[in-house]
Order: sequence, then C-alpha cells, then structure tokens
Amino acid sequence: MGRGKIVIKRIDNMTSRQVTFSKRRTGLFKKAKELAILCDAEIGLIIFSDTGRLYEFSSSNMKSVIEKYSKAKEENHLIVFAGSEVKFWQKEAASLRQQFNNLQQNHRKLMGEELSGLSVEDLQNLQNQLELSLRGVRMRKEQLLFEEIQELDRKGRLIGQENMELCKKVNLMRQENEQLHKKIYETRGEDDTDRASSVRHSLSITEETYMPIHLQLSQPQTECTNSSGRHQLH
Amino acid sequence: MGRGKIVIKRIDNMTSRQVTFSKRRTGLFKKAKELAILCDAEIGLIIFSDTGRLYEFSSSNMKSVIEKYSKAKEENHLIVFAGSEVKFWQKEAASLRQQFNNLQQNHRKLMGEELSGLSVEDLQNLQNQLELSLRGVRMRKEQLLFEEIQELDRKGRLIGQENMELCKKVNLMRQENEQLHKKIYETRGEDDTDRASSVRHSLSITEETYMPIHLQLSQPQTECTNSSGRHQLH
DNA sequence: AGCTATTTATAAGC
DNA sequence: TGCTTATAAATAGCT
Repeated sequence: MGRGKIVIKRIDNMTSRQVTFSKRRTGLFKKAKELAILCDAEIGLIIFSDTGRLYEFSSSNMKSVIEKYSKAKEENHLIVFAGSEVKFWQKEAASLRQQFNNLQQNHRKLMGEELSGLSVEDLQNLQNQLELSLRGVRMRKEQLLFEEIQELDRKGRLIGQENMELCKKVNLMRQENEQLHKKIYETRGEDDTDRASSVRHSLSITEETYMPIHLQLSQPQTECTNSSGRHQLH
Repeated sequence: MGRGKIVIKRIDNMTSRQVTFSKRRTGLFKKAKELAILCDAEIGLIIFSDTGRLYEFSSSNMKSVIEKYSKAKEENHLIVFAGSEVKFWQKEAASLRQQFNNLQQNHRKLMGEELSGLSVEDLQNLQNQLELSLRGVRMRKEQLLFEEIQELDRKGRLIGQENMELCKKVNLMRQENEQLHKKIYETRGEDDTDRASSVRHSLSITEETYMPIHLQLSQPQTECTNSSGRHQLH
C-alpha cells in the first residue's frame, strides 16, 4: 500500500527505517484501538524501537492487562519470570532469618541469658569464652588508659617547660625593671617613690603567679596504670 | 476499507463482531510482525477477546518484553505487578542482612574481637556486661553441678541401703546354712565333712563380697559413700 | 471461509 | 517531522 510494493525485511537505511517505524507504529496503534472498540476487546501493545524507546498502547491499562496475561499463563508454565525472582528473594530472606536467629541464640548465651538448655560442659566452654573476652576487653581498656595518661603526661611536661621559660623571662624583666627604677630614682630624686613601689608590688604578685606548677599526673618512669578513680579521663 | 465505510463503535451484532474480531486481529498481528521486521522493533501484543480468550504476539518473547517494559516503567510508577513482590522481598532481605550485621558486630565485641573502635567508656560497659554474663554462667554451672552432686548422693544412699538389705539377707542365709550344715552333720556323721567345709568356704567368700561399700560422695548425714569406680551411676 | 468493491494505510517524494 | 499522492493492503458486506 504505497507508491511501490515492498518486501518485509529489515530496512537498512536508518532514516527511512525510522520514518517507516513512525508511520506504521501510528497505524498499528490506530488499528489496535479500533479493534478494541469495535469488538470490545482488551488490548495491550508494547513496542520498543531499535533505539530502545518505549511506546505503548492499552485499551484499558497496561498493568491490568499484564496481570491478566500472567494469570492466564501461569496455569501452563507457572510463574515464569517474576515467580523465580520472588522465590529467590524469599529463600534469601529465609536463610538470613535463620542465620540471624542462630547468631541471636549464641548472642543471648554470651549475654548470660537462656542458659537453661546447656550442659555443664557447654557452660564451661561459655565461661572460658567469656573469660577470654573479658581479658581482651580489660587489656584493651588498660592500653587505652595508659596511652591517654602518657599523652597527658607529655602535655604536662610541655606546659611545665613553658612555665619555666616564662618564669625566666619574668625574672629577667623584673631585674630589668628594677634597674630602670634605680635609674629613675637616681636621676629624679625621691618624688616618684610611690609610683615605683606600686609597680614593684604588682610585679611581685605576677612573680608568684608564674611559679612552675607541679602537675599531679602519673609518674612517667614508674608508669603505674592505676585508674582507680583518680583520673577522670575521657 | 471495505464495501462500505464504518464508524468506529462497538459492533452490536455478536456474530459480525466476532467475525470482525477474527479478521482484524489477524490483520493487527500481521502488521505488528511487519513492523517488528521492517524496523527492527521489539513488540509485545496481548489481546483478550470479549469472551476472555487470550491471543498474543511477540516479536521475541513475551516474558522478556514484559520484563523490559517493567524495568522501563519502574522509574516512573514503581514496578507494576510482580515487581512489587520482588521489591518487598528484596527489602526484607536487605533489612535482615542489616540486622544480622549489627548483631554480628555486637557479637564480635562480646567475643573480645574488633575492639579498636571503642572508647574507654564503651569498653567499660562491655566489661561490665561480660562480668555480668560470667557471673550468670558460673552460677548456672554451679547450680547444675550442685544438682548433679545431690542426685549422685541420693543414688548413693539408695545403693547403700540396698547393700545393707543384701547384707542382712546374706547373714540370715548364712545362719540358715550353718544350721542346715549342723543338721546334716548330726544326721550323717563324719563322712561328708569335706563337702560341707567346701560349701562353707564359698559362702565365706560371698559374705566378704557383699559387705556394705562406703561411697565417698558429699556427706549428707554421715552416710559415708565410696564410689571410686565401683558404682557406675548415671 | 471466499470474494470483491471499497476504504484505508502507507511508500516515495518533497 | 508534515504533507501529498499513487498505489498496495486491509477489510465490510455479502455469499
């Protein structure tokens, strides 16, 4: 039906293939619609172009047509596609649930719950495991505490050194100040005594404040990691 | 295209509707096939007649067309039919896997593994839990052992009593025997001395064997009970 | 089912 | 992609 007769065979020319696709697709949809109306049929038509584009027509609604189709088919070769996938995931879920339950049972025992089904031997093994775990946990905790103490100690020393430096500076400055005061006293006589003494006083307070402070942290060499409440770390 | 023009509207006459359905259905299938071949398209066509009969055509295979359709669609309005079930189970499996992993992580910690990410406080909590579990397990074990000992003790006593009874019986029988021997001796004179003495000897051995045995289990009253391999209880 | 007059679809070209 | 048109194809009405 056209200017010339054609043979039904893939059209090689891409452009004319796409043109033909567009025209015939429209025609097909039109005919499908007509059939549905004329004959009261339920139709679902899905077309993927060679470029993967989806075109669809349904006299009612594609979902229901496909569902109806699946139902009509599953009597013969039951649940082809979806079924197998559903089954796979169901099995997966069941297996996971099983694993989970096993682990949970084990876990409960480790938590000291549900011990009623266990023999003395089982209980002994469980106890051994718990003692092992406990040792591991205690070791790890002590390791952490030890490291934290070391760190604090290091910081303490640094601060101490800084304090020393500051003290030295303060002393130097005090000496310098005193010499300056002397000079001022010698050049100006006695009228400025008040001011000089007040400055001196404030300096002496400063001196006290900057004296090195002894930190009460753990002793670096003796390295005792005794954390009985003395250090509130973390 | 026919002897007369028709309007696209449901055909009321059932016979001609069925005839038209048959003719146009054939035509539709033919056109669908042609489109698929000419334009390299993937087509799925599902038709239900008004009587519910299924007719289908697919250029490749209906299952794959529907699957492809579902995939293409699920981005928009999520998975049509089976897809929803699959998705449900996939979610279920994912959730279970998550739960399982969480529990496993917890479990590893209780086993004293993978402690590196924990703070001192976490470790302290873990230690407390383990100590609690350990106490529970030890208590349960001791309870079981205690019960077992009690049971053994009870059985030991029963056997001891049984032994007593047997001893009494043996003594009674021995006395009876001795009296019988006396009688025989008195009536027959001295010719049977040999036989009598031999019987007496065997009896004296038996007497020794059946003496009450002292079990060494826990002392209830004073009821000494000695089960060093001689009684295989339980 | 087959026939065929007629309508409809569409190939080719622009 | 849209329009035109000659022509192939589909099919309505009939048998």
